[in-house]
Amino acid sequence: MLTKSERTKQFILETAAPLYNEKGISGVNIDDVLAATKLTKGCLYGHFENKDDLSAQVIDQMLKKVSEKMYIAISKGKTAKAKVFAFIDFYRNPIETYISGGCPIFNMAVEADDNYPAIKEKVAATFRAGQEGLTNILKEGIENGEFSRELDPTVFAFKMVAAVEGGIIMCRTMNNIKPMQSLIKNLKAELEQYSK
Amino acid sequence: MLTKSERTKQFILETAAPLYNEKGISGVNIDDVLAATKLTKGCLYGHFENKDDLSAQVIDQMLKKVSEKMYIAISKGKTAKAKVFAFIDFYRNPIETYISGGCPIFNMAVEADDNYPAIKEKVAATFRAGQEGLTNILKEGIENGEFSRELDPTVFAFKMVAAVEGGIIMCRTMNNIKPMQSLIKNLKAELEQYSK
DNA sequence: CTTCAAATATACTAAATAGTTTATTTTCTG
DNA sequence: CAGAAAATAAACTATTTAGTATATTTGAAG
Repeated sequence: MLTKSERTKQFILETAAPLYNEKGISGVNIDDVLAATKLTKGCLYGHFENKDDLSAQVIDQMLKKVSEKMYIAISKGKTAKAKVFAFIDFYRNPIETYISGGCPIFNMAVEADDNYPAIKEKVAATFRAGQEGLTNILKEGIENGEFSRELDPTVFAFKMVAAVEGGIIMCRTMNNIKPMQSLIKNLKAELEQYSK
Repeated sequence: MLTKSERTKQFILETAAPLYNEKGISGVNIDDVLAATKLTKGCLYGHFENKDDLSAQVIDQMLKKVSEKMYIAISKGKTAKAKVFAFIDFYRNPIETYISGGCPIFNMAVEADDNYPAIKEKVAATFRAGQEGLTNILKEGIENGEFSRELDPTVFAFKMVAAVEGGIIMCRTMNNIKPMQSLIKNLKAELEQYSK
């Protein structure tokens, strides 16, 4: 069982995560976090050295959690195709995301890019792991005969993630989830072309 | 000819644009802009009411410029296919972007999303205009027999933009432009499938 | 049921950033 | 070249935000 201290720290990390996802690293301030958690400064600074420490840990955990959640969703698929479809469906509603504010991986990617090299590297690692995972599923699908050898696993994996993530941002901005639904259908149809 | 005042204002807008594109709205501060322009506070505040005013005008102009630039690139294509290819090629190098920091439309989209409704609306309008433009090019291509009627212009236009923009962010984060080159080839090949 | 870690309340200091003021200098432009 | 507009210099004020200090209270866990 977690100690009270550990539980409070977890609570802070989880409560701050959507703030970071919505407002971005440089948009969040300590008072936002205090207001959201209803804790006091003394308590917060008891758990984190400073704002940078808090930011780093929030983002670390946020990236870990979304990866896990996606991994679980994908793992539920029995076939390679089902797994890939599960990925495509993960953000089927890009506005009501499981963590408010859209996909934390992409949100952090955009902000970290030119400003936070350490975080950028973590996001890059998350991307690489995701790409590798999806590529391997596609490769397995080819090996076990689900997909034709015409399918380029690396390229298709990249295309899917790029399109889905780009689609999320566009749909959120235009406040309309319909394009995402069409995109999902289209990506699934594209994969079906390679199904035997 | 522009007056000195107008020229200075333009200079500020243009010099500040890459800062906003790299650091984001909440990441830019007045001193950054003063350092980049080598102007003084008195001068800056002579041209803009306050930081919000500056931000709004910088972003406005930045969105206008990237749209124009893209429009010009696309317009150089003689056929519908050439125009679409010109769009796909626009960010062929996602790291060395014409304005440093990646695509300003997407960068602003991510930050404005949950924080700056007025800017979000402008980005949404930019997206809509882009989507409409690309969709119309695809429709014309179908009408003039370049593309088959199997092609869904709305869906393919959205997919292209989503994939290219998503790809930019992923490549920038992973510091590798190769996936973008493969994505470009793949998107072109996908369109070729519908070419007659 | 007591003790000690954890959290609160409150009042600070420090630093960063936004914005103002005004006298002076520069430099367009008519 | 004279007058007006634009920009500078420098010293301000105001505000926001980060972070500290400490005495007090709360409540979890042995």
